[in-house]
Parts: sequence; structure tokens; C-alpha cells
Amino acid sequence: MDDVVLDETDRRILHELTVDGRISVRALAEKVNVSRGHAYSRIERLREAGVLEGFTAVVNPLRSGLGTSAYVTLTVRQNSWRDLTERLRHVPEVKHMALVGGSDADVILLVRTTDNETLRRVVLDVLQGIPGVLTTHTLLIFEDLANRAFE
Amino acid sequence: MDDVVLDETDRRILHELTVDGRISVRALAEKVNVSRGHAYSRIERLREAGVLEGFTAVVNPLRSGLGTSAYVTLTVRQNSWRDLTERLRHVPEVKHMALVGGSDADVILLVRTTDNETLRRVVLDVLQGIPGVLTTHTLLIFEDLANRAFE
DNA sequence: TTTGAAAAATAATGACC
DNA sequence: GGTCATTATTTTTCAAA
Repeated sequence: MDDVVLDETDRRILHELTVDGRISVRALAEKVNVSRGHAYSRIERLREAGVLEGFTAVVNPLRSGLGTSAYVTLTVRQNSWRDLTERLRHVPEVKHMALVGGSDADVILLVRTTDNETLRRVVLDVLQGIPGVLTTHTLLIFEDLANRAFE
Repeated sequence: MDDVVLDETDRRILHELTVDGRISVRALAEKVNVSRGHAYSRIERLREAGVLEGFTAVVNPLRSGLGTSAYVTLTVRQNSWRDLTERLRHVPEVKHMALVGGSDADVILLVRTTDNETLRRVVLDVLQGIPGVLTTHTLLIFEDLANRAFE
């Protein structure tokens, strides 16, 4: 997990893998104009450096049955972060979680559920039931317009 | 792009592909307990139904040189959505964008940049320079704690 | 860092229950 | 849906330049 300086080749490799996570190393090497062997060693280096964490499927939330999405901000009791984030990590509906500053919110969560009723339950019962959570504020998502979260 | 009902097998396939986007169809079929041929046809169906949109690399933003992240909320002039979201779509620093309700904000953006100075430029020059954007509010991310954006 | 060779693994198809 | 057989590709490693 050393620090790395990415050069143009690394960036192009990451770009191609981001565009198509299942591209063959052969095709990737051609696109980036390096040898296959070199492409393998670059990918290996990027993985070891922790830059490339893995590969995943891109699933459309709406079409996969997650009809309701929301950003939920939390204000939390001081010093409750460690336990709290550990609890939140185990809530499957929480898709992204970040500690933030610059506003009254301390934590922001991207939450996805099958429907509004379930969202209500997650917010009111699950989130507000976690010790340390003082208040919640829900921004219902009307439309998802871009998702390049891994680029 | 027909509507689909996902059964347990579909969900398990999607799960495995989310956990490892480069798993071989062979290994996937074994994990999910279906034949290879069947796994192929399921994946094909999920793709055609728009449930499975593709595959991508999971890149660590910090280690890939994106040291600063923030959620930026916007209030926007009514009826300016179409043009505005089109403009935002072309801002590479915008990683996720959603239209929201339930608060004073109309749009929320996940923005990632190399450093704070660049974030400042993106917010003050780029975002506030877009016609229709009335106000911005920045929540600086101190720590990214979960990223299951595509599950 | 490139190239080429070679073995092992995997993908993809089609024929048939 | 599932199985099996077959062929085509790809991955991966390694030696050599």
C-alpha cells in the first residue's frame, strides 16, 4: 500500500477498466498501447498500491427493485463516531456514508430502499434508533442523474 | 428494457457480480448453483432488462489522486433543470448527481477533486457560473466510510 | 519494457434432454 | 431450465532479448 505516482499509462488503464470492468487484458493492452505483460504488471502494481480496489457490477437501482433513494444527513453526539459508523456499516440500505463538515450535519448517507414505506422505517426506526444519532434530515431523490462514483 | 421480476437466482448473480465484477461465469455458476449455460442466459437477460448496466473498476479516490471530496447542494431557478443537468453532466468532477426534495436544496452533487483549491474553483467558478444555479452549499467530506453505490 | 511461446483456464455455442 | 461436448479465446507465466 505504498504511495504511488500515477503516470499517463496508469490513468489510461484505470480509465479503460472503469469504462469496461470486464475488458480482457489483451484488449486493454492494445487500447493503451503497451504489451500484455506490461499491462498485467501495471494492474498488479495498481492493486498492490490500493489504487485499484477491485471490480464490480453496475446495477440500476430502480430496475433492480430499489425504487426509493434518499440522502439522509445525521447530527451525532460527539465521540460516538466509532461505534456509530460501525453500526451504520451493517445497515444494508446505506450505500454510501461520509463524515462531513461545513454545515450542521455530521454524517451524510445515501440510502436506497424498495419503497417509501421501507425508507421511512429505515430512517425512523433503524437510523434514529442508533445510539449517538441526535437528528436526521431526509432529502428524497427524485431522479438519479449521474453515477460515476468509482471513476 | 422490459420490466422484470428478479428471483433469488437473479439476486444472487447480481450479488456475486457486485462482489467481484470479474468473476468467471464458470465460478459464478458454481456459487449460484446453476449451469454455465443458464448463468450466461441469466446475465444476458439482466443486461437486456437494464438491470445490469455494466461493469467497472473500483478505484480508491484518495490513492488515485483525488484528495478532496465534498457534497455540494444547489438551489436552482425553476424550469432550469434540463439545461442545468446537461451542463453538470459535463463537469468531470461531479461523480454523482441527484434531483432532491424535502429540503431547501434542489440538487445534490458528489464532487471529487485533487485538492481543496481545485474544489474551491469548481464550486465558485464552475458550479456558480452555470445559469440557473442560485446558491451552493458545500459539505466537505472528512472521511469516506462506505461505498456500495452499485449494489 | 517488449516479444513470443506454451500450458492452463475460461468463454461461448450448439445439440439434446 | 439443465447437461454435455466442442471449439475458440484469454489468461498467466516464463524465458530471452
